[in-house]
Amino acid sequence: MMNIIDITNTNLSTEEVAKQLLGLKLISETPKGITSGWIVETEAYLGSIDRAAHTYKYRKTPRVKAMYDQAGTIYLYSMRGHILLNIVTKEVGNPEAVLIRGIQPDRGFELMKKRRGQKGYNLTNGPGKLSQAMGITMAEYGRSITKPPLYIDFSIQRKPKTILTTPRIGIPNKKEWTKAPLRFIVEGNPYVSGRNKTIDKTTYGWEL
DNA sequence: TCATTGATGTTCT
DNA sequence: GAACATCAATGAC
Repeated sequence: MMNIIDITNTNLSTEEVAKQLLGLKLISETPKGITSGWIVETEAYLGSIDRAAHTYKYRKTPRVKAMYDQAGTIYLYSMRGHILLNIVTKEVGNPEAVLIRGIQPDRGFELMKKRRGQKGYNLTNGPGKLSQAMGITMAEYGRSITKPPLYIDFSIQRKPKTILTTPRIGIPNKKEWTKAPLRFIVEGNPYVSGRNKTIDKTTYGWEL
């Protein structure tokens, strides 16, 4: 039985937070409408010791300021014209976070299609894709993930049948951190990023 | 000031 | 499976 996480509890490891965010609902309220979706893919970034993290060796640049804030803070990162959504997991001054990489649409499917100009699984099966689908902008940088307009509903959670652990995506040349098992996915869910994946067409990987 | 480089995505073949 | 479109933070100079 998976317990619903308290995002402000900094005693949990970032890997544990990443796992426990699976099955929770991410919600975005904008003037154009509300979109939401179940989190199906996450990655952990372990701050000062993690070569692949922006805060490796406690690096402090203007961009990563929010990473040093309290657990539950939204850290947004703009890259190649896309925005990537992260949630800070540890106490002030300890820059670890979880990257949300995929959601299964729940509400606002038509708005997502309009914003993306795509359809099907391509709507939200990637960190940049889901940001575009949900209308996430840098305006939410540094805000809390517990309150609108961009927030997680911590009152209900779907249970994955199996959580699969894999290396993270898109981080070559980071020595042992390239292959570190820090990516967590709902096995069988089609909104997980990447091409070669197994799809459970009857349950999408959820318990009934 | 400027070249480099990605926690990406789309569009080809 | 591979090429490329794209852009701003970063760090070297």
